[in-house]
Amino acid sequence: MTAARRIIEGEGEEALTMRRLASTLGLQAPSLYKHFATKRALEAAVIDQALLEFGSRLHAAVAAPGRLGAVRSLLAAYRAAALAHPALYRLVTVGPLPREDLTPGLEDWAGEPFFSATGDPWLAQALFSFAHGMVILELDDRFPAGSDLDRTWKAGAAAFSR
Amino acid sequence: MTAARRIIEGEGEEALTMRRLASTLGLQAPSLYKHFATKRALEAAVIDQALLEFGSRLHAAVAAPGRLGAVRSLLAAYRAAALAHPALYRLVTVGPLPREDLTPGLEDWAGEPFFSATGDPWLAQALFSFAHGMVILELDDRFPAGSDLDRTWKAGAAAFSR
DNA sequence: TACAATGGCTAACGGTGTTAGCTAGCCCTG
DNA sequence: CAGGGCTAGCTAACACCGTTAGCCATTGTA
Repeated sequence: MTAARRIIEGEGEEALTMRRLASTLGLQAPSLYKHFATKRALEAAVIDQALLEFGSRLHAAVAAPGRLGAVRSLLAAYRAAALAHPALYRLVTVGPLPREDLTPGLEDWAGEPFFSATGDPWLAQALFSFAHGMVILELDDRFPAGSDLDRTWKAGAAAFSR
Repeated sequence: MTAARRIIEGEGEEALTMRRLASTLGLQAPSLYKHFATKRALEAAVIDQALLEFGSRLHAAVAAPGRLGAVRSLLAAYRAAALAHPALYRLVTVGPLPREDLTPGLEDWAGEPFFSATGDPWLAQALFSFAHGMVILELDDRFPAGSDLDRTWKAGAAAFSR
């Protein structure tokens, strides 16, 4: 639901409330249950769409890596996409995935670029962990004040590039 | 508060409820507010203690790295500590830190082992991001079923040890 | 024209963190 | 020893949360 997404992106994940969403749609909260069995299912619809969009950007980054190399291009795209939609990124990546409500195969497809960039399944997962760790720690303000995160990304990219 | 910690470790973070905690202590929920200004402050007390314990294990790992080298020893200790107390690890590391309710300097101290192990502030942050990413993604069951995470950890360690 | 499905509604339930206001007991002081 | 304040408990209540039950108007179809 596009209205749900707008609330999440504009005011954060916890601002999405059945009553809040209903009121922006001009109805009452229980009416939403005629369209989604549960709040989690509603979120799953948003996650599904976001996963497609994030995945597209990653695929594009490894398909046309430019002079940076696939790993650096992928990391740059990953960071940019996440920081452009922080609340959406959190919704998609933190906590358990509602897999039964998602398009089959979409999750794997979105992760493929890490395999393409590294050519090795274990290195791919390690690289993904690094990227997610960097993003989520930045979004949660866990790095010391004044950290040079550009340089930290570079250090990580260098470690994974050889 | 040790009772709060026991609830979190035993039944997960969301099981910690003011009423639930109060009832295990034989009181009513509002009485808890005579001791903690808010639920977040209560959690901060648990986080403070957990940060001390997790930090101790990391310091020990880099102080006596054995034949593995500091980076591998640190990563092994990090993963073991987190998986031994998953709910506590989540409480400490996901979402914003209630810094004003924490022992000053404790957060920095707990992160020091990453600097000791790498000798470089940017590589230290990158290594921390990798470790946290690995742990939180494993706890949230985000890796494909049947992943060989031992091997993924090794791949990451190799990238950062060079 | 009758019927069933769709999609809205109100009322309500049990849960959450939190506040207000009261009170019983304790300690310190006059 | 009397009195006053502080501590730490209590009950009642508030606003909010996801969710369910049950009702009803509209719509599309047989």
